[in-house]
Amino acid sequence: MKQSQIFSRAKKENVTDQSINANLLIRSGFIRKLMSGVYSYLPLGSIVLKNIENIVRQEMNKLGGQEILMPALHPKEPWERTKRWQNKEMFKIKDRNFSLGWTHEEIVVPLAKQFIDSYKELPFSVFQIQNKFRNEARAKSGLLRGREFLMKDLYSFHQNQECLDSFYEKAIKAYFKVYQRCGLKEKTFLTLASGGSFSKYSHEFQTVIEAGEDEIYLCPKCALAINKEIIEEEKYQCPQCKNKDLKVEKAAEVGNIFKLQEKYTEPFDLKVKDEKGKESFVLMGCYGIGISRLMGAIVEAFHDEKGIVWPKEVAPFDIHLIPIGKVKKEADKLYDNLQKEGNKVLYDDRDKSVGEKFAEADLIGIPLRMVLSEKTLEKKCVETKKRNETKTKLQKYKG
RNA sequence: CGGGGUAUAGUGUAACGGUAGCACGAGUCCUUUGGGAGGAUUUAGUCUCGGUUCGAAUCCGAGUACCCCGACCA
Repeated sequence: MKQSQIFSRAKKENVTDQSINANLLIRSGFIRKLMSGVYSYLPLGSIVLKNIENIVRQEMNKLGGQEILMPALHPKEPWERTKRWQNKEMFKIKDRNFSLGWTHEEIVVPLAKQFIDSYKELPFSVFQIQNKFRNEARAKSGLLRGREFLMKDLYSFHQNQECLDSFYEKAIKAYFKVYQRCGLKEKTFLTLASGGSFSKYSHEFQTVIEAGEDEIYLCPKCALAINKEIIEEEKYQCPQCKNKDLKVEKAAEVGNIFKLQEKYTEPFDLKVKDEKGKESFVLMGCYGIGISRLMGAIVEAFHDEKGIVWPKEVAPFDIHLIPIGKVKKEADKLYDNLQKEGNKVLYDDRDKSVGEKFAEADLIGIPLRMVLSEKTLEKKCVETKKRNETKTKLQKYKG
């Protein structure tokens, strides 16, 4: 992509009153704010969001999930049935008994009921990647807490507890694969959270970042964390190894998985008969990842004073090609060749000063910067520099 | 949802109740090219409604939006 053509622009000034992630993403031209907690994704931001989305999609497919897309506009009836129509987080459409989807149990269960007649059709899981709407009393922290945000929600359906339990364990592994590919593995911890009435715990995935709204109690021995609401009943010790030397960290919840059991299948009367003809409610699990929140958390985790430092798999491009001086012909050719070799390249073809180009490259945060100038051409080289390193290298130039 | 604050050009900011100014950005032209370049020229603004006043960006009231603290957040 040619930088002169991008529908967005970097800004020199700091954005006032914004979190680190929103500040950097707005300044570098990835996103723009429409209103509190609601953002537009510009070309660069849209590419990053799609990269994360695809990582999540691939891992959910490997887990056996089938992708679907449910409506974001919901009727009142199923929400009344589960007594959640009055939920404060739900946006309602005035003068119409419609609401905007903030979660989809009420939609997916009646949908599943149309196809599940027998235990033979279980287990199965479906997921979608869709914008969710939540009437947050106070949106804040940029992409970390929005009123409209992109989320992956997966729902699994099982005949018995063993089946649900084993799928749940597999989902934990799939989630860690997602965080690993987003570069967040070392900072993300499985966290015990309140499980409500159905099981002792649910699990959150918490990424340790300064901007995080949650506090977790981390057991370094087990690499397990306990959230604030649980730690008291555990008497401030690790429930696994009884270690009392827990580290308190600020963290952002980048995933949450839950055994719903028959909480939603019961009100919608979703039952199957087993081999012996005995009828029981289908058991469910639900598994969420806030994709846009993950993008914000990645920026919070990977930046320096100059800008964003994108992890490889989520970066909008592989290479930021910057020509300096009168080398347009050679740079155009290099741009084509790098792309032919399969690289995603951002080409700074703009008529800007060197300092401005470099400063913007640092702000945007593409993993590898490649400079072509008269100086490097003399040596038949290009200069390369990784965003997370300071040293530059000369590389043979293949023109 | 409770408390506090703010609202001026695309962005960031200034102006005692009395001429709305500066910087950046954007447009045009020229010069410049290894860490946010220089000159010339152009462009564009007082959140909404009401009140006080000879006169309101400025004071008062209401609304709206945004920011901060808290509560909330399967």
